[in-house]
Amino acid sequence: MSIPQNIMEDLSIDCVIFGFTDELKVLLVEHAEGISKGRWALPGGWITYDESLDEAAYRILYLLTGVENNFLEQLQAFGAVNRFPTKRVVTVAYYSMIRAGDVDIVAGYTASDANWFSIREIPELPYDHQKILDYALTQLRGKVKQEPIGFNLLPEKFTLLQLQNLYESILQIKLDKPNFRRKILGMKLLVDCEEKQDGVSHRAAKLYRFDEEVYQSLKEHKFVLDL
Amino acid sequence: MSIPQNIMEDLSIDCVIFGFTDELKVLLVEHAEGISKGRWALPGGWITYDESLDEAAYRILYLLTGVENNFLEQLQAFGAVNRFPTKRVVTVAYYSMIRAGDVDIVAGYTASDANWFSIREIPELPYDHQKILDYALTQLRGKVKQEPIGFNLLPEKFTLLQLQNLYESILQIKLDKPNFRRKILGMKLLVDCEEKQDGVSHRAAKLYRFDEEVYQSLKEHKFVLDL
DNA sequence: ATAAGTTATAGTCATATTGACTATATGTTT
DNA sequence: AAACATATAGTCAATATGACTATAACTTAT
Repeated sequence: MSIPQNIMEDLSIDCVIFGFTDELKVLLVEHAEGISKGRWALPGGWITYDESLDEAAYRILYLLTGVENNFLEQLQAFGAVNRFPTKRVVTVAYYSMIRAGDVDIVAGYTASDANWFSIREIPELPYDHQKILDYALTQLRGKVKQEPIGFNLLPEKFTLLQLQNLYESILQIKLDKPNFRRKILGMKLLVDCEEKQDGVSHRAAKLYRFDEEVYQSLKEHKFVLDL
Repeated sequence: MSIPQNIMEDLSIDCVIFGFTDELKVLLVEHAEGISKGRWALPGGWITYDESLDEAAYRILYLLTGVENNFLEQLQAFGAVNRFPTKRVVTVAYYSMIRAGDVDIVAGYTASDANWFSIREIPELPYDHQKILDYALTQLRGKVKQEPIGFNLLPEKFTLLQLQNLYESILQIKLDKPNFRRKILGMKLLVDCEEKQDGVSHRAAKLYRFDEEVYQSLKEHKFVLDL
């Protein structure tokens, strides 16, 4: 993958990459060049004439962070007249969810560094990136209740408490443990791995995994994830 | 409002305008010029350098249809490489809901005609407009269950049956009348107009209106519109 | 004037779901 | 063995749901 030449001058991509380790995190990159050199910002870049928006988003995310093949979905376009300082640029925002442990974050391309930031400790962002991040969070909170996308943030096998912590962190609420357990298990989306966690200094919890097949068959009928 | 000169060459707007008379409708315009002359399509146009995306959407909708000051929200950008035949164009899709009776649809600008089409009888659309329309419908069906935006499609005062028909038409489902009534009234979003419909050849129903103030105060607490 | 048709609106009831709990089980660490 | 930490099971009153039945209030046809 080489640095593209034939870019559309007035269209860019920005990505909000969510991760989860103890709490909800966002991946930011430090700009290595340009007018925002040295500042942390959402990973972004230009779109070429021969790639779709989705393809551009995947490419840019890979170039900047080394992250590949992940859940990546468009949020929407942001097009205030003066959102970008030097010229008129409309940006198309994407969001993604990755298993923070699964990938090595490797800064590249125009990024001199890349790192996870807790959602509660975001540095001052350039352009309208804070607005984009806020929008992404709102969408995430909505989506997570409609579809089981939250699982994209957890390891393959997880305990019910990990899942509960994830939802609590995303939705900023406190949930009752037995009730959460009853509700989640009642949905039949989880498969018992017949395995327990280890290395914990207390009673080990059962490990579960999300079953894509079960989900697909459930989706036919109506169901909402109301927590 | 004059026809703009300084347009961004590779960015356009397309609008999905929903209306409701008996069933869910979409507003299409007949192209008066250009490569799709004579074909029905979503109202769309180019964005100028000195307006935001939202402003462009409002302007274009007004120029093409005479529709002004309405609920208009961005869906997302569509950017497949060959979605537009003559050059690379990314389009930003918007959707809107209007009270079909409230406005006079007046074709203008590059539209030689404008008309409502039942959602079940959409003519063959150019470019990726069918894809945009499908996406808009999906979003509409999701949104309508989360927020009380459905009211934008009804007259100021309406009966419970009209509201039920609206939901049935949007969601393509059949609802039980007494249960629907109980659920909707239980939400306390409707205000009794102390008035009855007239001109009907059967027992007249009470008229209700949606109360924005009540809604705002309810919004503080959680609530979902699950039908 | 009465019957038939049409929609509005009220009410019933068995079942399922929720939220707020308590209780017990199964581990680890001191 | 006691103290602890978390897992997991179960209780229960209150509420919501879905599938109904029943009655009310009009209009129009006979």
